[in-house]
Amino acid sequence: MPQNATSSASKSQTGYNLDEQVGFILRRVSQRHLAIFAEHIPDLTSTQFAVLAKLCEVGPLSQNELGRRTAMDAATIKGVIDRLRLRGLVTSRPDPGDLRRITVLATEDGRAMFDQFSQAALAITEETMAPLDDQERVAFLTLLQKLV
Amino acid sequence: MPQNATSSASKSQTGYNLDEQVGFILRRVSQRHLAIFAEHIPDLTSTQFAVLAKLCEVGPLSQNELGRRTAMDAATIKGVIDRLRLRGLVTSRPDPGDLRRITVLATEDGRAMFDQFSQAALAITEETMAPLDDQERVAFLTLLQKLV
DNA sequence: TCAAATTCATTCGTACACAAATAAAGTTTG
DNA sequence: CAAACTTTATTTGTGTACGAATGAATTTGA
Repeated sequence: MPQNATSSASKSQTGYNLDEQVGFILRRVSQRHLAIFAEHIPDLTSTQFAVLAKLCEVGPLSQNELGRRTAMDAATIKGVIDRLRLRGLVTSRPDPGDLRRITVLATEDGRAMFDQFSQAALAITEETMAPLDDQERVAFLTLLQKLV
Repeated sequence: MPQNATSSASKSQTGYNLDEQVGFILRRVSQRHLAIFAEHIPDLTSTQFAVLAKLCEVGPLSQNELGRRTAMDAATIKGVIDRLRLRGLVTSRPDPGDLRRITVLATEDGRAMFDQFSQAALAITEETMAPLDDQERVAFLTLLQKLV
């Protein structure tokens, strides 16, 4: 009997096979998604677009709050905002009610950029999900949501 | 009628809602997975462990080939191997048959490290998938695989 | 057979991602 | 009210991730 009863993939004695682990597959799916993203929206990274989209969706937010809503920690959101500000897509002003806070908002240019690319962003989602039919997409999103 | 017919989440005029996009959910699931990883295996990053696992699984490989098998580009795999080598977990030697190539292999310590943590790595996969029952896990992995 | 194309490893630059430490501002509570 | 705690933003350091450029080695194909 051959060394492996379950599949063609090799396995160590301990039963660990990299190619079967969720984390590894998850990373590769993310890579594919980010490649699709860069094809459709080469001007912005996916994280930059996420921040811009969130600002356009809900309006001005403090930097930390914005980070929370886009799933970025304080250090990360700062860098993203710095780069967006450098390009004139967002501005910030002090919060009059709380001297610790910085309120971040999209500029005219930022809004224009979001409007310009929001359709492309939907196309990115579509292309990422392209290998699945409609039923599978619903099922996949439902399951994926449970893993957050 | 309120502005939104489909759900409680807000939507822009263009129909783009960040929280519904696969890419965004994918990123958050990856974040959760990496947090679980770091809890179980604080000594190595998931990418470092992936490289070590692949080397223990298939034996010595050229640096580029190793990168291909672990889904890392040439620049990324070099950094990962440099850090693993610095810690004595892998070594490398020139390929006699091809002067461009560097053959990378796990050291004794590297193998020991993999053996020590391979069970933990399986527990990481288990914990990542914990919100799903057995049927859902199979379904999820099948669908996720299609998106690579 | 020799020029063109490809592969391999390296380097540089940019951009997340997060831990840990810090300081200032705000909140809670004894 | 003051001490203790929390929140906010910043900084530093480490580690992916990838595009682009480079040079050396190998393969190819006319």
